[in-house]
Amino acid sequence: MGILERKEKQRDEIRKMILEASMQLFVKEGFENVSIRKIADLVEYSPTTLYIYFKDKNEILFHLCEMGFERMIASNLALVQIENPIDRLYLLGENYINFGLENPEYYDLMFIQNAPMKTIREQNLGHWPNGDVALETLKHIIQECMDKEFIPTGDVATISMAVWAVAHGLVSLAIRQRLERLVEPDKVVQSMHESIRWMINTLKKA
Amino acid sequence: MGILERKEKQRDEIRKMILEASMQLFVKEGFENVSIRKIADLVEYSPTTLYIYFKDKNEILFHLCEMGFERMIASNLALVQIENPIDRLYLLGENYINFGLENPEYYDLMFIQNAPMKTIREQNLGHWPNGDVALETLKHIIQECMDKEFIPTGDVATISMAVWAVAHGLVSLAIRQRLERLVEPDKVVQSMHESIRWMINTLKKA
DNA sequence: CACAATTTATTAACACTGTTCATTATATTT
DNA sequence: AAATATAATGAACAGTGTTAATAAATTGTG
Repeated sequence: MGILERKEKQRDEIRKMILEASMQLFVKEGFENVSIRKIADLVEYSPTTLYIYFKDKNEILFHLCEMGFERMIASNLALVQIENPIDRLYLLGENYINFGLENPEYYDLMFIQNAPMKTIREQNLGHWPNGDVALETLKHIIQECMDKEFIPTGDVATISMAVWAVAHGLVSLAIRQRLERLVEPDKVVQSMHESIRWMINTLKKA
Repeated sequence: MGILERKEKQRDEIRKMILEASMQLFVKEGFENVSIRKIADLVEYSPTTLYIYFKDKNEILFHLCEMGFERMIASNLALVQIENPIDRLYLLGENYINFGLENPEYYDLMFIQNAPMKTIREQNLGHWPNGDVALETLKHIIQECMDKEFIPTGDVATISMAVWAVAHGLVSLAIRQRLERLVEPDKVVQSMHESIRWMINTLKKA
């Protein structure tokens, strides 16, 4: 079946080409300005051709979302070198905030938009490939903190949820220009980092 | 100037009519399905006529957003009867989560969408009428908690930010179907309430 | 009252959007 | 070489926000 294999490979390469064009548009013109027609222009295909390679726009956005998670996971590579799980948690928080502020378009897709979740449900993948990996990282660190008795024992998922909520709350309010209503614009980033540190600090003491 | 006054009143009534039709569509068909043409159909005007009463769609959404805040503020009326500011903070948190889960469309507009903020900037109102009121409520409670030494003294804005971040993080992740990835779907709401209570608890002890 | 000026409302159109269907071109298999 | 899949496309549908030009209604003035 050498031919079928080659065809499959070709198909994947075109899919990749489409996704890379989408990403290019996406980071340059922003999420809202990515349209099927613009992507098609860039890859020099007809708009309808894209529907041969992807079910709909949501599926394209879903893959962009996954690419965002790859970036985020890559930004956390340094974590493994940190022995102390509390220190690892601090860095994870810092990284999360920095990633969100530096890649607002990706962040939007990963944690705010509905589109990617729609694809997960419609194609009932059952899981969220890279998203679940990222969450696993958080849960693992929290678990280790408990095991080593650096934080009080409790339900890992619930504590992870609280920590994630603070980080996501800060980033999503920031990139939607809501935090400026509470803190002077030039102090927002600093306050965000203070908040997440404070959160982990109190978790440690509790 | 009796006539000008009456004209102004008439104008306001039509504006109100348009907004009420928008709200009707909005709560029934959801935020994404509100279009200028559908609103126009409902109020039996031509789509272009709406542009005489509002600058653009963002301005209409901005007013819907303000109406959302009115609902939220109304849901917090019971707060004034609570003496203890910590208990008031608990209830504020509960109410916030309940409001978000029960009015996801409004919540979206109030804290997630860009549109309303665009109007605030473009017409440089300088402030966020009802939004600022809601934030003031939170800051006031935090301040009172500090004054009565129920929580450690610190920058009111920063602490308020952290508390808001947890609440918003939970609600926004929930209505975007992200929390189900961490906690079993039927336990999500319960976990959210636990998280916010835990947050205020640790704030109290800290 | 009649005429001009202003406000209000509408029609038509522009430039987009995602998506589907019927048709054509290309490549593969018999 | 003919038949059959696969890939690609043009045209079209049904919608979006918004603007310019035009018509209708209302108000102000001689």
